Amino acid sequence: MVQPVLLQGTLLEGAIGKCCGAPTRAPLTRPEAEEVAALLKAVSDPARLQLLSIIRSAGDCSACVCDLTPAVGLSQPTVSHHLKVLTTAGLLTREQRGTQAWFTLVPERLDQLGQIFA
Amino acid sequence: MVQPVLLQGTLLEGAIGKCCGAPTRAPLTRPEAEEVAALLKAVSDPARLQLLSIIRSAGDCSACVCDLTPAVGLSQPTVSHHLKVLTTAGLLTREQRGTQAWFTLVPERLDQLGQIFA
DNA sequence: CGTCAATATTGACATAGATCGATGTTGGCT
DNA sequence: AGCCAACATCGATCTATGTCAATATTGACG
Repeated sequence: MVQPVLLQGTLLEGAIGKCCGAPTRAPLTRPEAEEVAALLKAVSDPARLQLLSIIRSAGDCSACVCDLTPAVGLSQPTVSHHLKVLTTAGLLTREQRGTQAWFTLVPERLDQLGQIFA
Repeated sequence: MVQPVLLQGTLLEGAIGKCCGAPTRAPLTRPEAEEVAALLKAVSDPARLQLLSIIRSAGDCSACVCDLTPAVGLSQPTVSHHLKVLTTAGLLTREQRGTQAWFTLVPERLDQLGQIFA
């Protein structure tokens, strides 16, 4: 995947929110906007939002595919696909435990999402 | 358009963020996830992110199509389309001034976006 | 009323994406 | 080795969406 660069700094923090009186900042360039859009797209799907919220509700913020699949009511390949999208976007990490795959939230990446509109 | 209901309350605030130790909350249902996804989809496009950031950078957080079109480098119908999507999502309001249309940010709606991952 | 400028709508096209069934792959177990 | 369970990948299909050219609409102005 293309490693996100801009979001690692503070360039995009508050790029959209805090209007009307807040300190002005330069509008997003096309490449910047594409990077932010790529991150937002990863969470702009109902199934993926459900997956994130289910994992979040777990005590250690991690879950395996075998638990997630029945929880969202989609086929196993579809769930696997969505988890890959979220992982590629940096929102989840994958860990193999025996035959099953466990996915864990990446809080820092979630924070970046909130900061876009902060 | 379907008027958003869930986001008007506090049901979805922090639905995704604040994991690992934060007070647990019920995972999103499908309808809830679809409503959040609909809002996120509106901002998951580079052109629309640019439009929002350009409008935000204006002193009064409003701009007309005639200024936005050259700024994003897309055709006028395409810009008009994107502005409609953002307006339908509740992120912009439209005001007619003579022959031109002015669009203004809706800060409360932007706040809701940030709260999803707060 | 006719014309022009600004914006919206329509229709068409191409691409992306969500989903599933079928199949491949991997790890544990006997 | 052989088998089975868990997960990933592949291929196909259907839908959604971004984009533009062409056209319609609306408002100002002479």
